[in-house]
Amino acid sequence: MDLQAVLTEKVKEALLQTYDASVPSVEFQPTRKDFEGDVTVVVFPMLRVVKGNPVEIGNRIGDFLKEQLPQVKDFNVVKGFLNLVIADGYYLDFFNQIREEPAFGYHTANSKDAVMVEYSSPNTNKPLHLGHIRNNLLGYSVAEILKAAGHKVYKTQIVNDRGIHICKSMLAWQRFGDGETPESSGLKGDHLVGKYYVAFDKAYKAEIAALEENGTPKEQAEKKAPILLEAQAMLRKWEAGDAETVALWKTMNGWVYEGFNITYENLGVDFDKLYYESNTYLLGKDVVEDGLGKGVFFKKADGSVWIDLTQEGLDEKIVLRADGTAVYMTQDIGTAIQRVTDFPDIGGMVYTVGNEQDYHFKVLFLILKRLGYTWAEKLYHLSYGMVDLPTGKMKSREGTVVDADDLIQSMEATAADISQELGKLEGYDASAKQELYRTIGLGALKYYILKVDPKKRILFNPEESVDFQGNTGPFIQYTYARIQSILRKANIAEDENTMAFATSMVLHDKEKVLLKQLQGYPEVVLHAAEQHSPALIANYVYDLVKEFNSFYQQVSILGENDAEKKRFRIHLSRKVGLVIKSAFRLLGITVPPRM
RNA sequence: GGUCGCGUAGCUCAGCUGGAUAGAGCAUCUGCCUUCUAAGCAGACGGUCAUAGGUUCGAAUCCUAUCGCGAUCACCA
Repeated sequence: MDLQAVLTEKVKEALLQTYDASVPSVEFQPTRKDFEGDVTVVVFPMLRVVKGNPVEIGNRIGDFLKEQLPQVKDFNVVKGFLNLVIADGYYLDFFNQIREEPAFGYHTANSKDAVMVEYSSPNTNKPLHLGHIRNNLLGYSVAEILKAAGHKVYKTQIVNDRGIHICKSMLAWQRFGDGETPESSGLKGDHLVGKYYVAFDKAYKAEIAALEENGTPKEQAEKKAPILLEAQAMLRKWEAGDAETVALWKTMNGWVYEGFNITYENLGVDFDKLYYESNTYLLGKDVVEDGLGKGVFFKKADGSVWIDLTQEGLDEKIVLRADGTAVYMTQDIGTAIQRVTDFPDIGGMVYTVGNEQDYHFKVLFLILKRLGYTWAEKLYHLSYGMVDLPTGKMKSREGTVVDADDLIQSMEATAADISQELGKLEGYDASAKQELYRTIGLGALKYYILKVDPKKRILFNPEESVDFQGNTGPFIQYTYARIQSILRKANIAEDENTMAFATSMVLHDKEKVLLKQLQGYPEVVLHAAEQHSPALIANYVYDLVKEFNSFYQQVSILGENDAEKKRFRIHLSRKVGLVIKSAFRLLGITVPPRM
């Protein structure tokens, strides 16, 4: 039985017997390093129902616990803090328990609602950049954490494959492309299309400048530039289903998808189902009509349809234009409903979208609630901060973005440089080396981004991101590789009986700390799932790894005469290795067998 | 201007539902490689937790106000 539950029970009993007082709950915390003990009971809150001085109360409870519970070996009281020393036997029991759990750290209980997690959702006119990387890593990890917490998960994205921005690339390609294809140019498809998006912007700016020179005011010039008018005409043709335009659109989007797939594969993310805006942008209109009948929405004199959210402290928001065409919101309402129709077991959805859309999602969720969908209560906007560069904000049209493919490649190159310099990979063949550089480089990138709280903005310094010391992915990977090395050399079979000797052991302080941390791991995962926070897992595993390193550096297992103690430690490292592996799996980071 | 988010060491960040002397890494300095991977370990230095009030046994954490930074307030997506 859970120690905390037992202690709670007994503390309550102690208060009842000695003071005739009852408390609703008991507060625990891990004992700080500077004091003796493992678990601390905080006495202060009890003062509300028990009269007396906290030290005395603490001593009375301590006496009672020591007498009644074999797990409590000793205690001391400092001010209002009752520090309990837990008997080694308790830790050894726990260790025995996880020793028999070959998959400790993986949680596969399958009993909860399905959750759909949306992430990435790119535009098809340019390649993915650093912002998408944060989005993808967050979305993917949250999906994995939710799976670990027992949910079925559908990973999805909504591909923004239509609109004026796509037409801009198409038009520029028609005009300047000279029939260039990914094959003919050797360019990745998304980069090729992105190149023409930039080309459009360049031509557009040139036309504006020319118009301005002829005396047209800037604002008018921006609206009247011929190339822009042509792009708008193209959009109308596309919406009308013009065969030639649609064919070009399909070809160029096809190139982009091929490029995206490579990037996704490199990042290690995937999707179960894709939604395309070209299919969904008309959805939602019927729902709005329906809601109009039910009085959820109202119609203005010009025929446009709105929702009044002033009661919730928000504004009125348009959901359908006067001409009956859909807006962004209309589409999102429709898409949400479509998804639940497609996957009826969905009980909630997570939208991984930047925090500049906080307001949009607040409104969207409110609308769906007002429409009366039960699942609308369980919608979550996984909102994250921008990724800034030391040079300022990223702007794709100004070419100040960090391209996703470039970044992945440069992380690999840095990993290669450092590894070669350290000479850790002698005797590896070229392809094995390449694979390791990739594992390490990507691990560095992923961990760097995931370890910070999603809602905070990240200042992405390319030089610092490839740091390999301290709280970084490679540091944790390195520890894992060392654990594997210890296990290889120790050559101990998993099924060997450790406990026969372990019960007679006295635990080293560092061993206790490690066991305590291992004990908390499943709770951290569940907590992270509730908070949608990969950062929680990342930082926790870092603490565990740091503790492990200190443990093994100071206690040489080969120097021990006691062979049984040595085996205990080897089993302990196996479990730490398992936790690192499972935590990394949740974060989407691969762990190297060796380095 | 309204709304939302952020502000913790020189830098990058932790700090869970309020708890003991606010923690890591980088940088700077000191030790530690003939013993399992030194991408490591041990230690030193470094703080008015933006500011001012409030709530209480107790506040980085909760509340209010102020300042600073950012986002948003489109019949764009």
